Amino acid sequence: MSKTKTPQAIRGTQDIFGAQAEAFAFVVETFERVRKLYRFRRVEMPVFEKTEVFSRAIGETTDVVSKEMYSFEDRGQESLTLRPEFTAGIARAYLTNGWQQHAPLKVGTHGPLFRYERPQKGRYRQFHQIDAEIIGAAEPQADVELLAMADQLLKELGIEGVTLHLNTLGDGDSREAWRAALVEYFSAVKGKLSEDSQERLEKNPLRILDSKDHRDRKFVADAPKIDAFLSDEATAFFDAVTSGLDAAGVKWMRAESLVRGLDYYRHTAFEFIPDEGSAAADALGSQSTILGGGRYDGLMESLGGAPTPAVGWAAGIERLAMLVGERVEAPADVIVVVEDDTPNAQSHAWFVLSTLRDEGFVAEMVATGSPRKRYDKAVKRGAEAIFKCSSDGHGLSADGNIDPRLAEILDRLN
RNA sequence: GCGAUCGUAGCUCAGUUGGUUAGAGCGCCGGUUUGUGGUACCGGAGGUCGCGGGUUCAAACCCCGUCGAUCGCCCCA
Repeated sequence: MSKTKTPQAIRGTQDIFGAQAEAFAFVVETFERVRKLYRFRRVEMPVFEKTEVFSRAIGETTDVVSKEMYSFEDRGQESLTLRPEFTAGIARAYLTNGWQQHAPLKVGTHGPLFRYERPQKGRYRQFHQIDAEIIGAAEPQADVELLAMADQLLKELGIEGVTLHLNTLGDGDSREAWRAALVEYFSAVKGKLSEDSQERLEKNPLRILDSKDHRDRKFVADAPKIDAFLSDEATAFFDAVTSGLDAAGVKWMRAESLVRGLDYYRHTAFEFIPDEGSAAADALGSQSTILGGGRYDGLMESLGGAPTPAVGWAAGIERLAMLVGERVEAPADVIVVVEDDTPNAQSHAWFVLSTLRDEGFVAEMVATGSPRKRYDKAVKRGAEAIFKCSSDGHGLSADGNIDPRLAEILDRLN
């Protein structure tokens, strides 16, 4: 007999089961409920797109595009990519399907995303996000609506110790002026910065601001602030967002050094981050952002569309599930035990089961293994009631208070 | 891409300074006990000690490589 080797799962993928899978499902179900509460419409998106959808939308020089995409050529020699995020694909769909007619369009979706990264706590190569976008809305009210939804979602999930960190990157011009000032400021002290930040100075100077290296920290404190570069419009926009959040009862804090990694962000940028020392921070490790997003007014043009304002966010389902903790799988209402292997007992069990299930009760059968141990097996599964079937009859065994409607049905079957 | 730690039954782990047929608990399967019950006892299945090389008379244990996991950095959700 030749022994066949079992193939291993692909690095960074996970097989989620049991209590963890329940937590995952709870996150998705809660999102779906809240999505409808805010009247975001459901969209289903392809898992892969032409590579250019992402390279143009996200930016060639970003880490995501330059080294983290799962790209491949299909049989027609076309370069395709497994989606590393939702936003670019949704933007493409908005343009190619004429969804402009629905603007302002509120949509939500969830599913798997793929990024070739080194796996660690809260970070996987195939991971899952929930996502919400408002496309074709230039008003700050859209930002408020979107953030109120995110805030409510976290509350409904029962997640505590997480705060909305909010910043503005200003409009395109403000952002460029600020960026130039930062480059000038950090270039003057380049030699004293960390190696990483010296590199960031070339590629992504905004990122220096949230460097964890203490060598960078002391310079970050005195770095030029975005506020000094904001146009009047940009300032007014941000004020409208913050006062809207206050009115909606969404708690937030200003995070002047919060920036987003992807090129397309403008104006509002935000992340929900666990408070230091909280249980949530503990559970997440260093991958601490659970929900992040912002306004991406420039994105549609990069895909060849008309200028279209939009805001959105995405949240990692795995990370949310870690904060939700394990959720128990619901026990059965009734377990039907077949106490001997006679056709009589077996067929009565099927009758009882189908009756219960037709009535909407959760029911399961125990009919294998040693007959004498079947009852114990049923007891261990922790059902509300146990129903026994044997050749010499059948009967109910329940302790105390069971659902009256269930009791009535069981009585009838008894 | 860089660094650290780790990898023994389905699960959690033990395995003494390298020394004969690799162990426990839980779980699973079966039997006995009990007999209206999640008890106790007995037995069984299940491991080429992640994989591949090397050192040695001898390797789960030492060395190298590789794959994977975990935790950081980077990046991000």
